[in-house]
Amino acid sequence: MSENHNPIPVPTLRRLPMYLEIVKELKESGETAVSSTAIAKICGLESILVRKDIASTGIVGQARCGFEINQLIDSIETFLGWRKTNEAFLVGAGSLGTALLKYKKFDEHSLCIHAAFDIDPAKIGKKIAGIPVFALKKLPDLIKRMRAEIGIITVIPSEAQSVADIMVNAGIRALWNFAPVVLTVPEGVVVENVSLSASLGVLTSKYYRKGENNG
Amino acid sequence: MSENHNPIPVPTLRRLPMYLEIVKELKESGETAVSSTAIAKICGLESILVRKDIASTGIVGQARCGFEINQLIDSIETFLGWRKTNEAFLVGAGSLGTALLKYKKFDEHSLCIHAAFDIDPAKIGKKIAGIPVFALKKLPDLIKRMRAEIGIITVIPSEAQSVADIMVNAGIRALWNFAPVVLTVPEGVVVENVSLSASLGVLTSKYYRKGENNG
DNA sequence: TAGATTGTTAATCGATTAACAATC
DNA sequence: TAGATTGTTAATCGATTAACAATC
Repeated sequence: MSENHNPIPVPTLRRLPMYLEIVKELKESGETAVSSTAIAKICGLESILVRKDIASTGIVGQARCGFEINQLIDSIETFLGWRKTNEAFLVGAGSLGTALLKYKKFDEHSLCIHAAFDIDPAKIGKKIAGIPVFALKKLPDLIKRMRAEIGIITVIPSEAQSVADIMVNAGIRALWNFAPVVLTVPEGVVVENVSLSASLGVLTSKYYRKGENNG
Repeated sequence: MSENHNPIPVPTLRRLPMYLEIVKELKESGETAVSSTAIAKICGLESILVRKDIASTGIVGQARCGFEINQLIDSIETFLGWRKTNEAFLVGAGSLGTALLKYKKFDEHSLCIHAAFDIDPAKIGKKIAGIPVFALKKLPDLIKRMRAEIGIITVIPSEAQSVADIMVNAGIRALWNFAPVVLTVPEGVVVENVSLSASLGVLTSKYYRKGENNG
């Protein structure tokens, strides 16, 4: 209850998984402590920024030594909510959905995709990466029965909102949306969008503007 | 040469594709003009922000009417570099790579993936979504011959840096990196990272912190 | 001890928002 | 004309960076 209630900047939340990746790697190579200076060097950031970010997870370091590595891993993972299992359902077993179902890295993040849903009869009843694919109409019932918390949306744009509605109505409070659509959800539901277009736009516009600055 | 040389904020670059999506949709439904107010409403942003973002593409609107819809589409697309064909190569034909090869939406963005590369003999020589998969060792030669501009990296983390090196040495100046690795590249090479971990971290941490603010 | 590093407080920088005149 | 909307200039807000005392 004496928790830090300051709102954490989203940029901080986005950087923490990168630090975690680096710190885990350092642990693998036998390190037992790590400083923000060292992390900053590896990811090309200012050490003070890394220190601030790490501080927001609540961990306390040791002057001169930095952070005890196991403790730091634990602190970041706990802060991100990656120490408990995050039960998820995925809707849209197309190529992107399939890629996510096969993505091994999620296990590390305690994201456990229990089931996938689709409307394609050719997919229903099969398994992808060991995960069963059900008919979309079974979604509400199964969300309630299996108490899924996170909904992953990988359907075509025109279906995204209605899938979101079904999930929210069935009690899901966190949506990971890969469809290029602005979802409307009631207050209290967290939505995180992954936009490939946004990312590609940054890449191509920077690429074409690059020359201008030199000339 | 009288171009606007102000550095464009990355958040602006990330929002422009969303506006484009919305505006194209409005065009489909028969609209001929659109105001920043209307766009703002659809994506849940302040209209002044939308107006500023749009202004940075260089288009001039009409007081009272907003922006002519075809002109706006053209302006955003040109600004993002989506009006010329962006020739790309993809390395790593795993599940994520395959999903990207199959992703139709890229055609709209003039991203044309000409070839994929992998080290798996079972994949080499085959086609995925009509795109040929070559042996990785052919990469440098083909980049030069086909003058690819964008390199898409969907390999495992431990391979990402060496693939980036090969691409950069062969002349590629834009990398779209999906591996959870901080790439080191020479000055003048644009790197855009897509980090699923970063996105998931935002989702889960917000989800678990949600309750705290209410309690 | 000396020096690297933490954590805190203040300064800077950049993005968003507000205010408002111009205009169609 | 009246009023909605643009585009510009100024104010605010929030994230990053700097400065520095505390500490192991």
